[in-house]
Amino acid sequence: MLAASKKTEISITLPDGNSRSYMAGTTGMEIAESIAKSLAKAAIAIELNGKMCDLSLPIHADAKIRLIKREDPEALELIRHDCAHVLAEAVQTLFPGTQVTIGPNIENGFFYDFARNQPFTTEDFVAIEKKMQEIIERGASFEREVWDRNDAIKYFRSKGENYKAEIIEDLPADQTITIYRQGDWLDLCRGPHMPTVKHVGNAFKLMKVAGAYWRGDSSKAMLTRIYGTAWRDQKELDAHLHLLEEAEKRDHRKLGREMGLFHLQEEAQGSVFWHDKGFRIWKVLEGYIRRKQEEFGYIEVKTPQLIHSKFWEASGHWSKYRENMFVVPDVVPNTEEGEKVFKEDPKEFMALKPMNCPGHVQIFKQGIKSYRDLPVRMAEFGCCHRNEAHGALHGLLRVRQMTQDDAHIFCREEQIFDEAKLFLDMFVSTYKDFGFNDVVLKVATRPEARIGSDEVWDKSEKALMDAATAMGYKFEIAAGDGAFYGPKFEFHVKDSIGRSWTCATLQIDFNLPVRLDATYIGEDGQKHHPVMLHRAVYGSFERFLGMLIESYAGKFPLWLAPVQAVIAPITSEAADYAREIHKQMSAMGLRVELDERNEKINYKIREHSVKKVPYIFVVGAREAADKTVAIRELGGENQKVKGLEEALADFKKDASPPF
RNA sequence: GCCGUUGUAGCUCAGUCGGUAGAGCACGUCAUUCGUAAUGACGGGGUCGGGGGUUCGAAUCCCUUCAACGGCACCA
Repeated sequence: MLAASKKTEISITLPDGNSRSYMAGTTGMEIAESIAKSLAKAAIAIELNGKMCDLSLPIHADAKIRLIKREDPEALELIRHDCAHVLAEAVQTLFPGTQVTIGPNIENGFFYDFARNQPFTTEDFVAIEKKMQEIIERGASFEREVWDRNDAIKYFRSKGENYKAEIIEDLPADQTITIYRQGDWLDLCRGPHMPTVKHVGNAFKLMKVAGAYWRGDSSKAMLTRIYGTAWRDQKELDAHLHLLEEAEKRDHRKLGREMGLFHLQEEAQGSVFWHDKGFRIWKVLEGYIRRKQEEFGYIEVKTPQLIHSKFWEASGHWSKYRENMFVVPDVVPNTEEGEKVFKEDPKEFMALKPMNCPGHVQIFKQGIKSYRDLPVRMAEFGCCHRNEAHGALHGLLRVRQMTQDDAHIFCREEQIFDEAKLFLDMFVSTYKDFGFNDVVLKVATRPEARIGSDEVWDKSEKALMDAATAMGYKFEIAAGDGAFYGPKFEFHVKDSIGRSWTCATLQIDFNLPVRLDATYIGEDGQKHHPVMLHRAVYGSFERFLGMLIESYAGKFPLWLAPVQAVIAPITSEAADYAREIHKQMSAMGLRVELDERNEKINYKIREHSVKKVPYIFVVGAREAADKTVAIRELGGENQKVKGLEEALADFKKDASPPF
């Protein structure tokens, strides 16, 4: 820095590779002006040696630069972040005494967390947005200042901004403390910002309010978070809002009701009432994954639902997982009207299984296993109950009773790699068949509440990362998100509005077999503990089906569709023929319905189209006479007329599962 | 669990100032036999989420409770 500032001239390299000389201390804005007036007008920030900076920042050394304009992808980040500052100023102007905390960008927008005695409501949005408009209209410049750390803490404390002061106190000692002014208002911020507030523009909208814990810690204060979105122009904003509207139409809860797939009700919150049509999809999913499991060498078992607390004590669930378990007193309840349910405090407890793993270990432990028996791949469509927090429940995606396509692989340590590979093969081929492309792999590492030594955790985490790397999988690390017994792979899929859910998972567990004393006899004749891999491909049938509904927007491919075709006679003249077709198709194991109602064909077509039935077989007098069917595909304009026999053979073929 | 919002017919929603509940779709009956996204007429349907209170009178005001929704925290 010192050496550079002595230099009077510096060389600036532009994106096209050309270099120009400037006086040291020249700013990005001055460079833009020297190139073209229009560029100076359009520039909103500068990328300095790969790092985004303010246009007003003096440059003291040779550098590669790129001027950022509004149409560049980076512009959205700047617009949104500046908009968050404008929001904060507006809120503090309108509601004095409100403390500001943090206000980062998120996907498609930003939020700002405020501390105020009385939370904001969406009704405050009108006034806040109006004030934001005023602030933008006024168009103050963003001015960066470097402050002394202690002065900054003192300043924010004196203003009653305790959260900001706390943030500064926790910053690393060598961190430069910068604040940005916009007119009379200022905020602690590392920047960068656009030249003025005016650059934010008008294409912003406050979206929702929500509570959020300070520092994401539920033992700390609840702040009020205001979410907003901001774009380059009105057209982009409108497009975004339209996208959200469209996404709402794909909501599995809405489609589930409309298509008659399932329902939920108060008395069984978090547990699903599967209707005939929904359960048809379930059965197809179950058949598919059962065939897959057989192909991949799994055995299938069934273990108890209700097991004594002593068992859960041994597995570690009683101490680490009990708050999520449904505990059932092992007592005969009082049947006297108006009396307490239990005469005395129950002493013995059973619990509904929250996981299948300890049960599978019991099966593994029956008899003596040799190293030659490993790996044992033990699968179960296990119905588990978890007492999830009320606020966590969400349609099919987060329930309290779920059926997992669960399996546990008991193997030797040196088999982990092959088993992980085999699982990845199974996962990839399955998700391909369901059309999920955008899956993110995360490696979840040790949580605070855990069992097992750090040495074992080191080994497990490394094993997972090595397996992923060896398989060519890119992954993110989700620190502290592991299960209490081991680290895991989480395969994340996004729902219609972009929330990410874990479906498939693979978890390494060196702990449970030791805890429950599962052993095999090794080549050396000695007892050894196997490693256990917990894994699921769908995750749970509930969540996977919910994700499928959203991903297909209810328009299931033929092999999954709850109703694959409706046979619709045009008039009663063709009714006998329609009945015959329906009978034949049902006998072929196809899921078909007959619509004999005395309604116009238009009406029938509209109704079944709205219900997203993939095919409608329209038959009138003509088809009955010729022994043909007119096949109308969902959303299609044209129909295909085929001979009945050919049509049924083709349909059967098209309707068969991909595996 | 925490913060906010919402709860009226099967669904989507209206209901003003507190005066005893309404529409469209769906459903039922009748008529219509109509060839590719809504045929017409008539009819039935609600303890206004539950409980309590204020009031001559509550869907409407107050308290409480439950659930759903959006987040947070927690997790397949």
